[in-house]
Amino acid sequence: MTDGEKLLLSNQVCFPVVVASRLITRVYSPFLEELDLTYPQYLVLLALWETDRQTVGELSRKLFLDSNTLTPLLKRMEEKELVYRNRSKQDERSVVISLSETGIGLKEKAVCIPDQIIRSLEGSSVSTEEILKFRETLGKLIAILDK
Amino acid sequence: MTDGEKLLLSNQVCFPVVVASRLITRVYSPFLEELDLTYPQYLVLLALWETDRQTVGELSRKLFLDSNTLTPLLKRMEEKELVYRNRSKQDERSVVISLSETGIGLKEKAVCIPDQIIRSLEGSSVSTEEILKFRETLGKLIAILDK
DNA sequence: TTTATATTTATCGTACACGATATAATCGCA
DNA sequence: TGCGATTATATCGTGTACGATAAATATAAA
Repeated sequence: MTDGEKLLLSNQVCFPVVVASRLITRVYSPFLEELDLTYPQYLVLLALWETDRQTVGELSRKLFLDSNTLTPLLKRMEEKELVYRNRSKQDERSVVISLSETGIGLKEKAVCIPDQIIRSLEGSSVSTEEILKFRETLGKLIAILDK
Repeated sequence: MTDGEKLLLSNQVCFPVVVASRLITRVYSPFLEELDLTYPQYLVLLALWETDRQTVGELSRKLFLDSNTLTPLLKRMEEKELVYRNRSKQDERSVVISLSETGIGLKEKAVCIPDQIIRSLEGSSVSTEEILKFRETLGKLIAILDK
């Protein structure tokens, strides 16, 4: 592979991923705004709706975010009374994040979001099969990047 | 498509893209750190190395970033004397960004970065063909998301 | 048991990212 | 020619990201 090809490959894969990421949060934002949520906050809720009562560390591993990002984010969610933050009894170092009634209730309003996102992406020239392949490659890339 | 499938699809495509984006900037960061650059600053330089003297608007369209992000970013690059910012003579509203000698010189040190990135991603189970297909789908997704 | 080490969060500083808004220059049209 | 609409940047506030570091707790080795 020549240097030119390497430049092309890294820039024509990495840069578009970064751009797509920003565009994705923009597509979510009008729907999330109605719930007074940001995209990272929505991700935290998705994780908690699936499994309530997770430590900061568990959320950290699932969301690929460290405590320096998560702690302030979770504090903002606590201020909005979406979640509680409590030191674990078993391990005083850990902080357990649990859903408040408000946080649980928000799930009802959020279930339509994926539908609206899919609708936003509809009418496209991207087949379901292509999406599945894309997701597969993306998973491999993340595994490599995360090493 | 059921709601469950929609949730799975949107979350299993959108979320991984966002994660991959963060991981990509992390992979670049040690190499960029040696040049005292951030990833967005590197993207600006890539654009300018290809075509010097571009307005904020032109950079905005290429990088998918608005002036509220670009202006402070470009000012930091100006402070580091990587670029100049000058009002256009033809259109006093526009600001032309041009490379300084330092900015031009940095290209020499940066040419090895794509090689190092590719090397970081090497030994993977992702074929070149798969990457090309990935890039193609990514391009379509960006086109849809950007509408 | 001590003491060194590792783990889990939190804090701080810097740099994006972006919605809302402001300002100045240019354009279009009556 | 004017003057309202559009365009190009800039400013401001809030919310992530993340490297570096600190602080508290738990674990392990001597």
